[in-house]
Amino acid sequence: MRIGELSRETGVAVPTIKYYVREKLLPAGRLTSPNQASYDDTHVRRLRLIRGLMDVGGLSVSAVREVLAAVDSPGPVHEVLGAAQDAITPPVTARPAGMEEARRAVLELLRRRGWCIEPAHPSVEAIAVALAAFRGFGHGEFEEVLDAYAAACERIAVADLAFVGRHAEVDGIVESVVIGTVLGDAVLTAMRRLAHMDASARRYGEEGREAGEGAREVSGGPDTPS
Amino acid sequence: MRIGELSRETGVAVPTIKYYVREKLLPAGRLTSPNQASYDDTHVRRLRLIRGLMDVGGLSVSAVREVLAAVDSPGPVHEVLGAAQDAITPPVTARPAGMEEARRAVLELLRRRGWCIEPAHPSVEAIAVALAAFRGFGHGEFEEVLDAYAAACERIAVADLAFVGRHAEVDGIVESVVIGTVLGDAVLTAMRRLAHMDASARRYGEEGREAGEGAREVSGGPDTPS
DNA sequence: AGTTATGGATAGTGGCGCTCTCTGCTATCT
DNA sequence: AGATAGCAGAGAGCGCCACTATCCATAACT
Repeated sequence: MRIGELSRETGVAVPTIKYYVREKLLPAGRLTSPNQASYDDTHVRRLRLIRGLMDVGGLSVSAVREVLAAVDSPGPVHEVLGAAQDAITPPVTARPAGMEEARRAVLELLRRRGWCIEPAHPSVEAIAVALAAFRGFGHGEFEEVLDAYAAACERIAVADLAFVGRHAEVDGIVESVVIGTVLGDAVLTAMRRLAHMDASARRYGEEGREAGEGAREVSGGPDTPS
Repeated sequence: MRIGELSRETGVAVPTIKYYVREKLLPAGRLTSPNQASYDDTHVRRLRLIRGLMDVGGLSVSAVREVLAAVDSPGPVHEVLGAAQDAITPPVTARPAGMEEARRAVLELLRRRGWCIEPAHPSVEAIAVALAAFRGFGHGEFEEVLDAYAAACERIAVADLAFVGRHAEVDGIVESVVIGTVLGDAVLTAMRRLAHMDASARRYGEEGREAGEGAREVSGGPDTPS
């Protein structure tokens, strides 16, 4: 297919496709003549992946470039995944006070839960930054809920891994995990919002009506564990 | 205190503070003379909140402005929280195919779990967009893990609510929830990364070393039938 | 007295994600 | 054969954003 068709197929404007090719997000088409190139469905897939990462995951062009480089690189699956995650995760810029203590709390959590993580992992730092920032508000210690978050993440990770194991062909595993990570982030944060709204509606939304039924259904609700 | 001290206290450059005042993120100091103003710890708090939202939460200046407007506005707690969440949540731009079906799946999930959410909530749309985008990759249906995510979010919401209930004074509830939402997002996504890395290390990381203790604690090794 | 800090304002910076334009060509329709 | 449309490649430009730099007159400290 030619570039116009690729554009129609994916909803991405032609100049934008050219831009992505220039920026090394998308491989160039196969030249059939000095000014004709043909594209196939690998380009369609790649383009959809790019737009998914950018639009849903909010990644920048350069972050997408890194992710794709990791996806395409050969190597041990575990290391490729690590590289992809590093590319997905935006670098931490904030430098709040009290980082050492926060970092210690995170490492302690990892030890407590038996997670096998290298201590210098960027996400460890990210959590520590958030913890340290939180402390600057005097709204209590976030550490109190860390275990709940960790337990939730364990269940999520199990579901994610089972899902990937169910569906990914071997050569598509990394791409599958990347998509799942980025889109899963979006789903997870949005769903947390909904859970908050539901809880808030039950807790604070009764100001006109009587506070009654359902007010404590939250903690006992219809659990359907994986 | 004067602006220089405020700057030193918070680590925000003086011109940046002025910029925030111009942009209505921060109230101006109380003028003690035509070119002298004094700031107090409400400014320190507010400034830290701004930087937390921007640096850790990745919010834009205009989003922060909206959040702060919601935080400051009087009204029923539940509505204020809704406004704050709308401000926190970046608008969805992508328009993938298959939205109707995805939206139906989300609403079905809400019904199934008994969540009390208005169907037009932005986060519902956000989840639907992610679902629809996911389908464009042929990596299986994300709906399979939605329930696991929802169950995890219920637990998280319970922990969050309990935390807020434990610590927030009445007039600071909204601020507390906003901080918890934004920083909690950061913590949650980072922790999900760690859980993934842990699971991936157990599942794929044994390629050079012998598969030893812990290697089959996650899902039982390379079976995972489709 | 002199250095430094301040409020207020305007203009400028660098990065980002496109988008537009241009040139020279080719493919296809009539 | 001529007209029309599309394409490749490359560069310039645009609009937004979060700051940042500079300027000025005044006030504060030492």
